Amino acid sequence: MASHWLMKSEPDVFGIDDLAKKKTGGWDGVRNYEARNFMKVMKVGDKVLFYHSNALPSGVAGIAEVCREAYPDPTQFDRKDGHYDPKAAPDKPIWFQVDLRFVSKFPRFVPLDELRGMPELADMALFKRSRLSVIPVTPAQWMRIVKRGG
DNA sequence: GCCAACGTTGGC
DNA sequence: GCCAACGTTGGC
Repeated sequence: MASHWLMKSEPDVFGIDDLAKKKTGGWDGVRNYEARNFMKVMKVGDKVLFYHSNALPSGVAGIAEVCREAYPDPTQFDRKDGHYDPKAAPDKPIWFQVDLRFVSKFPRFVPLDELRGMPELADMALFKRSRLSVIPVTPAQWMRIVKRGG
């Protein structure tokens, strides 16, 4: 059975409309071990809430799904890339990414304010761990949020 | 642009 | 191994 996740992206850099246009997108640049570990256990077909962070307003913009499981993030080896990690080498990669496929854009954007107001979501790491960019979502939470998205 | 939260680094 | 300093994230 597919797992559910919430993944953050800054819409100024890569938002739901960018994914819709490209159909698929690589989730590179994650440099947090916990977020990386979550990506490592993702399976093709896992469902993802596409969250806009650092946005006005921030919130869930739509749905994507995992279309390629974790593989080494090439930006860690690229000196010219802002995500370059000198401790990583191609034979011992540190950072991984998954690829996502666009599924749908919510007819109704669900802002963070509204998520905060939903008692079913009170336990979500989204609120307690504000800096975590990849967050597991329970099926019940998933259903609630998707319903709000119309 | 500011700043609080918090993860990471590095000196000891 | 501790912990202060530092850097980054993300809401506002």
